[in-house]
Amino acid sequence: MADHPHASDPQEALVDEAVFHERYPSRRLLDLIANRWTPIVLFCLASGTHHYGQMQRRIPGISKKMLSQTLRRLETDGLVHREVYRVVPPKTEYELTELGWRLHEPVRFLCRWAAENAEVFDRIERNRTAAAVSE
Amino acid sequence: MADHPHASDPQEALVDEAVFHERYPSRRLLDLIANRWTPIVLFCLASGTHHYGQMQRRIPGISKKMLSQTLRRLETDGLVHREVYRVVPPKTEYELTELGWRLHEPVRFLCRWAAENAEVFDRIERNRTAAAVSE
DNA sequence: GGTAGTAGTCACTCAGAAGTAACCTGAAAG
DNA sequence: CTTTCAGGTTACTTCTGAGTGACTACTACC
Repeated sequence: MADHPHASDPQEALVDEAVFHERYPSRRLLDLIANRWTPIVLFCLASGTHHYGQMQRRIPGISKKMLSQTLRRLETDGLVHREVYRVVPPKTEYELTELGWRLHEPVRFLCRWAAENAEVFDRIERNRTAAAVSE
Repeated sequence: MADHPHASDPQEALVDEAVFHERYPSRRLLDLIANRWTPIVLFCLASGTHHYGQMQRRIPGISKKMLSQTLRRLETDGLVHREVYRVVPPKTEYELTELGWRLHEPVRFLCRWAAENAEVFDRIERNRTAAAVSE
């Protein structure tokens, strides 16, 4: 990226290039939800308070490490509340905070849109395999 | 939240853990748009056909490598059409296909939601820095 | 004494995403 | 002869997300 970033351009105003800058909301949203486990954990907790083990059983393929890691991040971000009961055997409850519920909104939208437009992905996949074959 | 096709048991169906499986639309959507440059390239092309250099000037911080790489992927996926004019100096035009426009929809939604809910991210950031300080 | 049950952590590894810098093409202009 | 322009490619490095498996703590029960 050695080049000069601001040559004037006739169409300049049509795209606000800031919309995907680091600190811009859209990028911050993607940085939050665009990883392997966050959306599904959010989704899981949106169906109610869960214990650690409950979640691990419900989310197929997640390891203990990734589950804790994801939950810890959500906790420090204030999206999930963690309540530890010092009993034996230990018990910990996780639930969405109000902030967590806010973030659940766009995740739910993405899910719905994706489900309703599933054929888009099939077409993309066909294009991709077609390109792979013909090369 | 009963937005899943196979919703059956009222309790268990609140989360269908399949919604984020590899081959499920929601995950496929995230796999497509959840990276550094795809959304902004999509956004850029949504404002009209562009030349390569035009895009590089308009998207601050993108390197030639990442721009080509992103465009190539979008092309093989059938989201972007690439038209090469064999002149000197070379000229190449990129534009969204119909499929590309389809995918632009959810991206635009994310942008809008994020912009309208910017304070969510500020709260998250405050939580995060507060947690970092107190440890 | 050994095992089960819950909720974790730690050390290690690996793959892929992203960034940097150098180089290529081909004709025309200085 | 060298530079300029547009539009790239290639090799190399770095950084981070994610996965695996072993290990911990605490107490009750057999």
